[in-house]
Order: sequence, then C-alpha cells, then structure tokens
Amino acid sequence: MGDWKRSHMCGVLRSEHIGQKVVLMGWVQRRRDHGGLIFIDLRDREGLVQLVFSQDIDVESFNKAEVIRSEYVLAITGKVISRPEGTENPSLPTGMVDVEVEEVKILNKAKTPPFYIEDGVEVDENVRLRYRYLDLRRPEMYNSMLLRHRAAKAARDFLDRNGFLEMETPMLTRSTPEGARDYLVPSRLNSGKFFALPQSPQLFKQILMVAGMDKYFQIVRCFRDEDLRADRQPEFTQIDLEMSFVDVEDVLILMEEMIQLICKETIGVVPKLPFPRISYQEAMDRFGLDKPDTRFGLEIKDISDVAKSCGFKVFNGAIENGGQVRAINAKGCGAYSRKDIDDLTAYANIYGAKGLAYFIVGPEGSIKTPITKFFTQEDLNIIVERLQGEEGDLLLFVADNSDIVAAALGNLRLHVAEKMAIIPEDKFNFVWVLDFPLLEYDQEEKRYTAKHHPFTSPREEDLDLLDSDPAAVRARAYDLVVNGMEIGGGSIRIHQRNIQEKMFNALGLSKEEADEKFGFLMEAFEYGTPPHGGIAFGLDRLVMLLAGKKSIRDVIPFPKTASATCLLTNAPDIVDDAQLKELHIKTDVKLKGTEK
RNA sequence: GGAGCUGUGGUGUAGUGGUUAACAUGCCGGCCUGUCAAGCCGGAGACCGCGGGUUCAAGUCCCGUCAGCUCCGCCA
Repeated sequence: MGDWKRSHMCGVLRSEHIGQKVVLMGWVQRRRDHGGLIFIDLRDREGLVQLVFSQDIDVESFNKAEVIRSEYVLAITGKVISRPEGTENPSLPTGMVDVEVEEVKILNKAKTPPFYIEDGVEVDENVRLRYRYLDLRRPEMYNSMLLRHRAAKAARDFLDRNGFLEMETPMLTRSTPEGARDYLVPSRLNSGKFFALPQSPQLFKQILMVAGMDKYFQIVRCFRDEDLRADRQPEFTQIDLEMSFVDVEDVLILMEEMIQLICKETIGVVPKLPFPRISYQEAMDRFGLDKPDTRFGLEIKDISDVAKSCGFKVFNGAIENGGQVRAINAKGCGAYSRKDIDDLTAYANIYGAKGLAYFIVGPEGSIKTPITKFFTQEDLNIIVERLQGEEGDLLLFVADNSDIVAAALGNLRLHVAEKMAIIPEDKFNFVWVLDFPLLEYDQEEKRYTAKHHPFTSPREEDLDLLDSDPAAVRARAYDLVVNGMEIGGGSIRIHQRNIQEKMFNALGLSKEEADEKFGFLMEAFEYGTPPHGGIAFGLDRLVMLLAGKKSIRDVIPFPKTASATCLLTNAPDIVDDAQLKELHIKTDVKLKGTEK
C-alpha cells in the first residue's frame, strides 16, 4: 500500500463526492474490457463502485488494468466524476458516479474463485463451507453478520442500561449428569480426568447471584454434543442472564422490552408489547407443540367424546387404551388426490401416527370418507361442526396416545399450512409459553427427568405434588416462541437446599450422587441465597429469524456440517500419538475418513 | 441409531442400457472507447463421488460405501 491511506469505502461514493480525489481499496467484482476503455467494479463490504481506466487518463494504470482479474485486491487513487449523460446506472447506489483511476496498485492477485461472489448463488453448501472466506464476501452474508453484530450490541447496551454486569464464566468446567452429552477436554495436569465444555453457564450464573452480583449477563458460547439440525449446532451462542429478587413477571416484562429493542435496532420492526401468553397445556391442546406457530389457524380439535362411541375400531380402540382422537381442518383441501393424502399420511407416520383418517366435506354437509359407515349421521354432524367444516374442506384425524396425536397433528398442521401457502412470511408472532410441567417421564430410563433443567423451581402451590404426583407439578419456567421457533427459555430457580434436594430425589439422583456432582451448589445455597431467576436466548436462532434465513449456519461465520465437522479446517482430526501419550489417552476406534 | 433427498467440466444443470457425455456460465486467447450479467470470434476443460456387481455394453440398473442437506430418535 506504500503510504496510501484509504479515504473512502467504495460503496459510499455518491454525487456529493464529485470532484474529490479519493484513495480506494477493495476487491475486483468484475472487469469489463472494451479495448481502449476498461471498467472495473471495485467492491468492499459497503458496496461497489465503478472504476474507469483509460489511456487518456493514465497509460500505466490502463496497462495494469488489462491483467487484473476477479477478486484481485487493488488500491487506487483517482477522481470521482459525474458519469457521462445516459450512462448512469440507477440500479446501483453508486451509479451516478465513476472513479477515474490515476494510479493503481495490485496489492494481491487471486485465483479464480470456485463460485460467484454475489447474492443468490446456488452452490453446494459443501463448497461454500470449504471456501467460507469467499462465501462471507457475498453481500448477504456480510449483512447477516452485521445484523448479528447489531443484535448482540442492542442486547448488550440494553442490559448495561438496566444494571446487568457482563461477566465471564469458565469454559473448562465439570461434567454433570442430566442434559445433553458433554464435550470433554482431557486434563494433562490431572491425568485421567476431564473437563467438560459448558452446555450453558447455568450453575455459575446462579452462584453469581449467591455472590450478590444481583444482575449478570453474558453473550456466551455453549456446547452440546448432540446430533445437529438446521437450527442446532454443537457450539452456539446464548444471550444468557440472571437476576436476583425477581419473579416470573419481572423477567418476562424486562425481556420482551429487550427483544423489542433488538428487533428495532436490527430490522426496524417494533413488535407490540406485551407479548401474548399461553400455557403449555393450551399450546399442546390447540397447536400440538410447545412452540406454537400462531401466524395461522388450522387449530387442533378434540373429538374423543364422539369417537369413543363410534364403530371405528382405530378410534374407539385408541380411547380405550387411554388415548384420544383429535383433528385439524385443512381448509379447502377437499380436492386433494389420493397421492396427496398418502403423502400426508406418510408425514404423520414420521411422528409415530399409525395412520391418518380423513373426511372430505361435500355439498350440503355430506361426507366423503372410507369410514363413514362407522359413524351415525349425528356424530358426523358434530365432528364437522366442531371443526367448522365447510364444503371443500379436508378433515384429518389422528388416534393414538396424547403424545403421538399432539406431535403428529402439530407437525401436520405446519406441513399442511406450508403446502397451502397460508403462512404470512412478514409476521413476527411472539408468544410466551408458561406453566411447563416440571418433570416428564422417560420411558427408556424409567424415571422422571427435568423438562427444563434440575434447578427450575416448582410452583409453590404444586410443591406437595412432588412426592404424590410428580408429573402434575408445574414449573416456574417460560419459553419465548416466535413463529413456531423456540428462541429463549428460562425459569425462576430453586434457591433453597432442601427443595433442591427434593428435586434431585424426584429425578432419581441418590443423595451421594447429588452431593458429589452438585454439592458445591447446595453448599452455596446454605450461605444466604437470594431468590433468583433468569433466561437465555439463542442468539443464532434469533438472528436467523430476523435475517429471514432457513438455517443458523447462514448466520454463523464458521458453522459445522450436519455431521459436526468443519470443512474449512477439517476439524476434528486425529492428533499425534505424542499428544495422546501426554494425556494418557488410548483410542480403540478404526478411523475412517481421516486422511489428510 | 434410523429414514429420505442429492452427488456429471471450476460452478449450476441436461443426459429412454448403446458412437466422440450436452447446455449455460466461468476460465484462456483475439477484437472492441461507455459498459455495468458488456458484446463478437476462437479455444481449453468432466471418463460422471468412491468400490463392487449384473450385462456383449453402465453416467444410466443392483449392492455397498463416502460426503452434503432435511427429518425421526437425541438436544435438562
């Protein structure tokens, strides 16, 4: 660069700069060579501007321009001029001006990139991830990173203004039972022992409350060694916070204010407060999922009462076995073909439904269905009425235990809505889901596990149920859901040793085990612990939503693939025997795909 | 652990079991002073993810495997 100092970003030049001498630095977006006149679009993160090279301006620069190729890195000096009349390009923010190049330095050459550096590219994600540094040069990727920065900044500023201290918690911590699989880190100085990377700073932030910090927050990386999804990465970022002397209400009110600010500062949308609230039970009843998408109807209706006495064995059998029969009305889908309905059935099968019964509502309340004969006319009328069936509607029924019915219909509802294209894309429907059950029964482990986590406080009035009817205990927990996606969750915590012990007991954790794994927490509780509670938001998911992306990989600079590898660095990889030896670690796997 | 989809020049795609694998774009060379997805002319570039099998003959059919993606399980 010599002693050149950049005077402007490429993308900011406008008519007001006409006449100015500028020094620009950036990447070559594209070169257009007209023989005696060469145009080069120079790009930086702010946008691009057209450079003009001509023998009339500077012969040396012109000669250099002939060998310049895409993605070369240039520094230029030149003059901003008004474009000759008729050659303005209104589709470009900088389209009213040119920069006449007087001197050019090629700061670096570039190989031809494997894909176009522009928005809307259709490239295998494989290739994008391998060349992530090129992918990130694309404006839409930069914009997502910018949005992410602004979201984090808005959260940080908001929390600072509201008295929260940003504090760090250890990345090397202890593995604890319950929850996701831990990523383990061997300790060289303590051979045979392992740290775990935190699944969340949960215990530390509670201990910070014991320590009188009053309000804590952190924008923090968390690690979970579980299988990936479009919205799940092994390392992800949370806006994590905790407050002392608060109840559910305090957390919700402050947090929706923060979310409102984040929306405003990133995409200029100001969601209306307060956010609607719904109980877990109502969400399951109406939407089949604990993360309801409230942007459209198609709500689930229970017809168990009618189905109980019908002659259709699938229906009445399900109810005899303690199950239920519920349904949704796919409005106006009565013309679906046999294949369409087979596809819906296959979709319901994914969630454990053994089948999918259907009614097609015909003219004057008539019903077309293979199972009409099992129902009295009166029953048919009740069902159609309950689902508000009209001519041309398709009613879809699932009969099974409540979990399967909810999952199948809940997901079918989303699937059908998508197929019908009735989901308003521009809406942000936030909703708090409250009154989660504290525990759920794990069939495999034959014990109760915490629905949220083991430090969640039960509602006071349900405390006695912990022994008699654990499944009925409601938690002081809350999730924030938007458009069917869970973006945050938290709870008021247990702050008394005896209740925490009760909780561990309910989870089937022996006193010894509880002491060994969580003794430090319970001991802390004995030294004057304030009532406290908090919440954590998934920053990646929040940004994905605001950026309108379908995968959190698109808002993470260096994401991992579905099999938890990094295609840029090739991590994870085998390590030298010497490293393993130092750690006293031996592996017994046959390695696959580790060749360099 | 399971299910599905995808894999063909650098990139994106086409390719009823049958000659020399087609198209677009990019790339290289030439021409060109107002283009902006510049244009025109010419050229190079893939043995079809990998390994088996069926067949006279496989990009195409079968089996396995690898990779990417989506989903179920899993994710307090």
